[in-house]
Amino acid sequence: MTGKTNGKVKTAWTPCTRCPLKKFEIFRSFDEKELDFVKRFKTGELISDRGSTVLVEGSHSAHLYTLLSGWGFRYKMLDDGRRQILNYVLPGDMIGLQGTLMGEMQHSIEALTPMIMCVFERERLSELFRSFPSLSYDLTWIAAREESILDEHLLSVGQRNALERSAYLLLFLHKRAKAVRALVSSNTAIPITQQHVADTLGLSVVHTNKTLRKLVSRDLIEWTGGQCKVRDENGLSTIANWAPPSTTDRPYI
Amino acid sequence: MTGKTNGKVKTAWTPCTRCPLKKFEIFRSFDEKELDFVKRFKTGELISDRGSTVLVEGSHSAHLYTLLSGWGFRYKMLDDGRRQILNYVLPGDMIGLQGTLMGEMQHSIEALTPMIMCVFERERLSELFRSFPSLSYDLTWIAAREESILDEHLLSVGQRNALERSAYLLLFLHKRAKAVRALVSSNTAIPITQQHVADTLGLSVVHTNKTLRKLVSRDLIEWTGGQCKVRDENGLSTIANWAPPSTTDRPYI
DNA sequence: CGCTTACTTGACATTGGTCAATTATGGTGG
DNA sequence: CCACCATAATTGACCAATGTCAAGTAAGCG
Repeated sequence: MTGKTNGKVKTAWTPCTRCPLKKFEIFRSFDEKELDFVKRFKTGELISDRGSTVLVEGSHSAHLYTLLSGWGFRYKMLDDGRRQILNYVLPGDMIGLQGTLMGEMQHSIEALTPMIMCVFERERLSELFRSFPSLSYDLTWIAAREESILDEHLLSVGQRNALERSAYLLLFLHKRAKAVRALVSSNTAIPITQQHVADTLGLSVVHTNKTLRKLVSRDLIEWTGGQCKVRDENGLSTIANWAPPSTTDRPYI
Repeated sequence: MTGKTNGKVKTAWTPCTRCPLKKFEIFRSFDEKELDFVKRFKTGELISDRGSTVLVEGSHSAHLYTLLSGWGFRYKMLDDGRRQILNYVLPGDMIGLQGTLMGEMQHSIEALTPMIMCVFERERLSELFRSFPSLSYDLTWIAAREESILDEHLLSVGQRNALERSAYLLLFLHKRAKAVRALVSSNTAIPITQQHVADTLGLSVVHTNKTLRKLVSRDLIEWTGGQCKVRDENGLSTIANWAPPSTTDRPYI
């Protein structure tokens, strides 16, 4: 509920050739032409502070981003202040694709930690579709994957009870974090508050707290100093009755 | 919860040149080359009965579909039988894109009414990306739109109460139905049972019934003979605190 | 030290769930 | 046309999960 909107454009940025995401086995690699295009597609880097809003629902952004480091989240709000967190954004994730395609952002994005993003020119997107079938395919794949994650969340919020939902969410975030660990920070902690958990799961903070306390007392997670660490993936998986999808090669741009 | 899996392939089908979807202003139209490709892309038509399952979670389908007429829905289930309906499928909607791209279906699809679908060859999808940037763009757009709808549903299930959720859902379906009215059936009724509403909103059938009764008593909807009709769009819109998106031109394949 | 933000906890209120019985409604075979 | 059956919708009584309120405590920071 912070109103802070903040961000600065770095003038000197990491060249795509040395993109930090390349190191990760989970990402597919580009061929020369693709890399060449992506280099031209990228027009800068954007740094935003923890708590700042990167994109706002209803805005028309000229940009598209890929997160290089840090954590963020997508959310929507109702007029009276109720907030629903839709999904989290981790390194390698694209930000603003929906808004770029449909003209207007249908959700907002906020930084959970300091974030560094690649900035792409919306204008060049048509060139991407015209000349790079493989990248076009990747974009569609990325959108389909987001859909698939939202399906899971909806299943969770609609059908699972508080304990199951919490177990699902933390396991989900933990798995995602592990896949890009070094880019997130040196440790494996999940940088969210209980308010974020509550707003993601559709629960009140109070009930969220009581539920998380149960997970702690069963030694499935730790929650210390505003950070959450997962201690027992299997335990969470059993409670949630959910197994994370097998990590196949995934694209990024 | 029916186990029926049923479908027959029609041998003689509507040629794309006379695609019934063309008549609708909401759909963008193809140029000659695109139409030519889509004709080759389409390999048949599939008819399925009410209640039959078209695609099953976990399956690897060789096909991709576009719904020509009828209603269906996408859903996921938990082991113990709890079911979450994720979204509804109306004429012009694509079925199975996520599964085609990611290899395995992450949800199932069931027919609410008899459905007629175009069948496309998954194999030819790479040709689509290679040679038809405009259609590739359309596919990405379609995926982004589905994401955007899921965002709305998640907001609803996570934050709105029973009455608000019901109002939102019925208004949502009503608007979608109106946009393709003639292909759905001659009337504007929504062909779902209260069990479907319950499984979409994450409520029990009993509570759903009590909630719908309120909407009926306020003259916002009618619910007769297993069919729902919306009587007061504005009334529903006010309760849900939601306005349907403005209908812009949308693609189909 | 005094803020501010996050987290905790208990008491109580309410929404929505469960159970169980009853009433439509539509389709079927005789 | 009727008896019968299955599915869907209704309703009331009672219960449980989760929300709200209020009053703490803990930790981080200028």
